[in-house]
Amino acid sequence: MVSYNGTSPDKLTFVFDNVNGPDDALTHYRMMIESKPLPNVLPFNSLLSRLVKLKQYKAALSIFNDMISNLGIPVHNYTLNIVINCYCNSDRVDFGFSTVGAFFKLSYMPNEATFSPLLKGLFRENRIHEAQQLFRRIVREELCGVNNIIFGVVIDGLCKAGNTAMAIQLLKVMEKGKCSPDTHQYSMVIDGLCKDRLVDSAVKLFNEMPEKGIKRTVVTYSALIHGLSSLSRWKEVKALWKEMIDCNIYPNVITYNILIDDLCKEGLVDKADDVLNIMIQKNHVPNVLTYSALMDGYCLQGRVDEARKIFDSLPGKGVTPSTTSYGILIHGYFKMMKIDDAMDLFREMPYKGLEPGITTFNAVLQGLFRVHKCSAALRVFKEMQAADEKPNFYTYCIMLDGLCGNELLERALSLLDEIEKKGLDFHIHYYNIVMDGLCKAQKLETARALLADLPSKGLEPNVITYNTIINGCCRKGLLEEAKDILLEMEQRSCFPDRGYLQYYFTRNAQEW
DNA sequence: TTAGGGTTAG
Repeated sequence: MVSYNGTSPDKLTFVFDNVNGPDDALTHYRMMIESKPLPNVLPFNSLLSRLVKLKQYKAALSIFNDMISNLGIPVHNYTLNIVINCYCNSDRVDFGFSTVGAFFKLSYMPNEATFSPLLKGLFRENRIHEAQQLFRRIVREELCGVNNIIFGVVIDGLCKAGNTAMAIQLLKVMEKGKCSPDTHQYSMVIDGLCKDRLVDSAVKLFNEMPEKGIKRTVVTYSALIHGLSSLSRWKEVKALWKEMIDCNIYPNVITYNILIDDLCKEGLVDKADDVLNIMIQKNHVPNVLTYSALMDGYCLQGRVDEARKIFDSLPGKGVTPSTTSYGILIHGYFKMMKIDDAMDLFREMPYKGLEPGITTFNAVLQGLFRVHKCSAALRVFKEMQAADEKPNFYTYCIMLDGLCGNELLERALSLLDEIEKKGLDFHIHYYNIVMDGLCKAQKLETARALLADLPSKGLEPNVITYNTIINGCCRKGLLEEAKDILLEMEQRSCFPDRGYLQYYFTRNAQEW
């Protein structure tokens, strides 16, 4: 069972490296609680830590619950920190916060290792404001020290939430204080800035690194290269690539994948293929992401047969196609109206142990509606829900658009009703799609009624809503009404919101 | 014995 690290059992330094899963852990736990005298807290903590390392948070929590229900089994502050970490990693931050109370009951004080998982968990659950508030409280009320790890968690969370400005401020706070930022934190912020398309600010920060004695690594370079190449700033990419190698920092598989992917997205798939060959010459092993990027590049060019060739060659290369590889090819086939090929692949996925995922379902639904196979699309929509795959914003847009575009307006209206009843993710754009469908079908009355109903649903018409109705009126020759709506729209100075722009961008990017 | 760490896909 438990192996001692060393020869002296009284040191009680247990090693659980051989524990490979929850069952193993439970066996060890049972033996520990049956042994007399009961071991001290260390092996219990080690066992729970091992489960955390294996990402078996549920198993760790169920052992912990057993520990507290059995009198005599020791629980210390380290144990509680492990438990909080488990909750936070299973999207149950609130249970994590409840556990903090146990510290005081047991006369312990929470420390940095208590608060950093809580902060990380709040960011993970997208509770950005609460995370920021907690961080401020930690600093102001000195709930614990603020070390490099806490700063790192907050900077990472802020960057991922798109608040790079505040992340940069924190870097500055760190520079003035005791714990200086390191290469990880700089790389996080550079990556965050690039993702926000603020590449010039990223370059500025990147240039500051050597002056401050902070090393750049392949990760720093990769993040910046991605930022530049996604904006087609190829000259700078080339210069940066050369500079990186001159500094004896060598691109890894991820760096090559980034370059290949961005070249493909630019339509330069043959150049991307050259990069693949260079990568292989340099003894880097391309992986499923490399090949998926290339497949996508070929599909974007309408060269779906070449994408298929790559897909078919994967097993021979020891690479297993992923859900995404399938999704790319399915989408490519639909785009070229090769419906049977697309559906064959879609049906093959479960046999390969792959679940389609929401994006693939969306591609299939979109493709089927496009070729007017509405009953097949409705069947897939049902299958999707049966597979417990929750429709997202795009799914509903595709469904509503597909139903309206195929003269199934009644069905679109009842789906709108269903979405509304679910109460989640309710968006003005769903109405815009249906109103557009109604206007095109000369059912202006029903469209007007939907428009009039919007305030009661807590929705505000946006510029698209107005444009749709104006178009509908013009189509019917009701120019005066169109003019009135235009005036109302101008008075309210409404603009497209971010959600719509995102949708619109995706729709056009996919040549919907 | 507890907390983190960064770069790639549809």
